[in-house]
Amino acid sequence: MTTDNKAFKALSDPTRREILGLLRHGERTAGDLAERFEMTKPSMSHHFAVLKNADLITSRRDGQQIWYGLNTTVVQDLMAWVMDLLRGDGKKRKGPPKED
Amino acid sequence: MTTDNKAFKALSDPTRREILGLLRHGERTAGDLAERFEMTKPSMSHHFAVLKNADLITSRRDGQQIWYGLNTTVVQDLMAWVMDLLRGDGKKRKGPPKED
DNA sequence: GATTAAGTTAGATTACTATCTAATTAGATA
DNA sequence: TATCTAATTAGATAGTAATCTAACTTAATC
Repeated sequence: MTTDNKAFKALSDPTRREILGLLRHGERTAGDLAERFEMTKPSMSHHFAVLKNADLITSRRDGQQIWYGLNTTVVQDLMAWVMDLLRGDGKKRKGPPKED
Repeated sequence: MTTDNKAFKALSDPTRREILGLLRHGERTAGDLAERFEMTKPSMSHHFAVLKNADLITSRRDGQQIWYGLNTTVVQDLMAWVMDLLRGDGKKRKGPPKED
């Protein structure tokens, strides 16, 4: 499984989840994102860095601005992990499984 | 959206994610789960409490033992959240959306 | 080339969290 | 009822993380 601990750590902060939500529809600049939160720019920059490090977002510089975008590949890995939880083995029971 | 911050916080710890993985196939007792990790029982008990508080697991007492199980309802909410990220609006573009 | 604008990096502070040992609760059993 | 087992609760400690201000970097513009 490619689903890394960093991704889950990154998702554990509500600000960062909100950032990802804003990136659903396409790229946005750091400044555009930052001004939507009641937080200093350095704090926002920190959150971008965490998301980037977890590979949840992409970034590219265009002149003075930096555009951030959603990395759907890693988000898909996350979804696979969650789906796996729900799949089970089709033999749910009360009581302990034989082995694991 | 019913997806609570507590659930994401709970998922941010690898031990807790592993616990959820062990519950995929059915209920297990606290002791059975605990002995699979190189960690003291109180530490494991703490993790159970966090998962319970996030509503990710159910629990019931049976004599001396406590059986824990996966709460698939909340896991489904999580999956909905992740899927929503991927859905976007079908109009991805380079550059800023009009508004949000 | 000095200044302004967009963003990040550095360093400090405060709050939270994972883990441990020791003590406690709850149930089963001799 | 004394004791053994399963599990949690209490309290302490050490590491991590979110946020701020101040300082720096990179690019555009006058």
